[in-house]
Amino acid sequence: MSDQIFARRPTLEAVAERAGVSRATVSRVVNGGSGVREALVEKVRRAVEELGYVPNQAARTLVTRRTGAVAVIAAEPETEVFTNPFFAEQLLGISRELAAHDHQLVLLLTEEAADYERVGRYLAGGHVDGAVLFSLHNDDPLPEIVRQVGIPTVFGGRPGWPGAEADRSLLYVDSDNRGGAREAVNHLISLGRGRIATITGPMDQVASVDRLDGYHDMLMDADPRLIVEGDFSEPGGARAMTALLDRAPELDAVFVASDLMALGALRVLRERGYRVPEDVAVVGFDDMAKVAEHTDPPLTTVRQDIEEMGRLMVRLLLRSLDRQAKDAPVGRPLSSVIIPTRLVRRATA
Amino acid sequence: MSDQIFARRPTLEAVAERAGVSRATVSRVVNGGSGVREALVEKVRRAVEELGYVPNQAARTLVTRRTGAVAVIAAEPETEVFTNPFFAEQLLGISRELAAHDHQLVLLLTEEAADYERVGRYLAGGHVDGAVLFSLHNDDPLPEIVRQVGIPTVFGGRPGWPGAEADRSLLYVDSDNRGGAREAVNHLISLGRGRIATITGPMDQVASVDRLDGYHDMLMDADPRLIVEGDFSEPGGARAMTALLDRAPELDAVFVASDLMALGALRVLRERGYRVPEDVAVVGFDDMAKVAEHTDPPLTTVRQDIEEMGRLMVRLLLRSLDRQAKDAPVGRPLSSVIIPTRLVRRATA
DNA sequence: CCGAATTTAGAGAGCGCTCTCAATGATCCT
DNA sequence: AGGATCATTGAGAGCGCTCTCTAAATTCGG
Repeated sequence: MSDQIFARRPTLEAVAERAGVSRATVSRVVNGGSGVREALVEKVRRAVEELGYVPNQAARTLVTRRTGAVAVIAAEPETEVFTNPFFAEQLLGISRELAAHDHQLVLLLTEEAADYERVGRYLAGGHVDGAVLFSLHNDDPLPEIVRQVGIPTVFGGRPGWPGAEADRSLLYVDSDNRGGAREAVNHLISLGRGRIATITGPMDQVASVDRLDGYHDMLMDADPRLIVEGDFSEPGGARAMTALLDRAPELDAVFVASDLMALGALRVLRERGYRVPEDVAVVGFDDMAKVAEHTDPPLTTVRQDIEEMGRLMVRLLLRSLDRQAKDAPVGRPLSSVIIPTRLVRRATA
Repeated sequence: MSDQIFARRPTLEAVAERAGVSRATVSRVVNGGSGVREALVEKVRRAVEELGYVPNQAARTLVTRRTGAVAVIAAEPETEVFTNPFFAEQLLGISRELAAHDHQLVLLLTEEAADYERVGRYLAGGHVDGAVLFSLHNDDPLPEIVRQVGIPTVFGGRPGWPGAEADRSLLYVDSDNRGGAREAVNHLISLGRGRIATITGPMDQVASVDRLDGYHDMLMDADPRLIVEGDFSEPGGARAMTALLDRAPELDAVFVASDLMALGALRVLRERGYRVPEDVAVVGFDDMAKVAEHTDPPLTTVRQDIEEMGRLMVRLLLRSLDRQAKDAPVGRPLSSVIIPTRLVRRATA
């Protein structure tokens, strides 16, 4: 039990002395060791080992201006980030990819106004090299904050505030919501369905709008009564389905913009005595783990690879950091990425 | 669009010059401003404002040896940290409490052997002031790592490795698993049940053992056939219930060590035609949000305040950091905290 | 109104590390 | 062999901030 809690950790200096070389040489060895004779490298390595030397990150950051950390920022309040499996899976992807590149993950949640200020200060303080940002609603102040701070940022989901489209410097990763919706609706059409309704997500989120756009792409002049706005929750889906059935009892298919809402819709359909898919075909969106497969009947849905989204966000961010670091502006400018979706056929359509 | 991405941020020096004072004075103002004339304070404040000055954390850390960040470490592999609502809620509490104290949350997940080494290096590098650790299994190497690094740590859940009990310096936050279990079983007894079985959690986790101990406290010589080990999952609970029913069909009550397992148990009981609670009374553990209330029938269970656990872990850690910082060893030594549980009566018992 | 006590401000020494630049010795070419 | 080239190494200057220590300014008692 050698509890060294208060003992100061050894410094570069100490290692240098022990190895009988200069600080510079130790630094070189610690950071890759090129240009140092093998004999010395060995000596330094041994000294490092014996002293249990670990570089002090603060000192290093002070001169390199690199922290090796990335902030993950999300607005918690309305969406209960953690309980949201969508976010959880993205976070997992982010965490894994960061670990793979030896970077750290600093989690920044905002709930109240004061938090925004805190986050701004934090980012400006140079704690992190870049940020990955989930700005779930279009009126969120976070994007403006990161812009002001001037910190490299990658957005999760296509930014939706006014002017965002035009700004090519904005980096984001999104799934192909519109294409996925198109594929879903197309599938319903190919099944011979003629009255295809849709339950959308909240219209202040870009993903919802995109999915609705995809619906419209295939059904140019859809009856407005066939379109109801939901809120991405199970009960919301149930409410929307109820509304739909009241307004247009003759519908024979529904494209539901999320699996969770589809769950609610399925429940209402069952309660009202509709058979799925015979009377009403249903297609969801997400292919959420532990949900879509276990609905009754198993849900046909549009799969998006959430973890991969997280990973790609990190990769994009790190690449953009490399760009601005070295004087190596090689290649063409980085651009956002859209991840393809894929229809997973199960039993509801 | 004043994109200042590459512009260096202003330094203390710059503020000092602008305000016409020394660096020291600016530093004093920025850090509380006591001992500086009001006139100067005002001048410095203005300069800070005009320049948009934000202290560089790396430089500050280098001298103060304080980072204002805390690591949250968890072993991801087996338990899928993020999907685990238990952990999610704890993380939420941790995040909120840290934010309240203006500290940052660095998330460290370990999946493979290489990650442990990375985490060790990270902690030793002085990136964080302390750590909050979830070591879910007794053979996890993380506790040993934090010990070696000598970083102040608070454990989530009572540490269970050999010798842990004796070590009073170990700080942890746990709920009163044993007491909660006792209360659950006691309730079943008071209902007049005579054959009370239990489905435990995995026996390599302390919480499971504690809950089983609570069961034994009330049922000193329980029939071993009435005890089956589960794995905290829904299907695991179902399997365990099946086994129980096969071994001891005459049972009239079950204390299930988690809500998720209770869910599975309820399902099996229903399938086998047992009425709950008439034939078999059931009590769960956790009072998990969105689960316990919505089972059929609603689950009677032992409530533990998970978010509060997270908050307390942080509070304990920060207090312990304060202790070792100042030369102010006021008061008696810090000690671990056990959070009380509470029986929530619903319909299953 | 003067010296002592008390505030308030500035100078300057680091914190531990990286990185440029110059010095050293080894190697090469004609 | 002699100068040029190249590979290694060390010296030392910061990075931006805090903090101690001293100097200057202010207050106060007698």
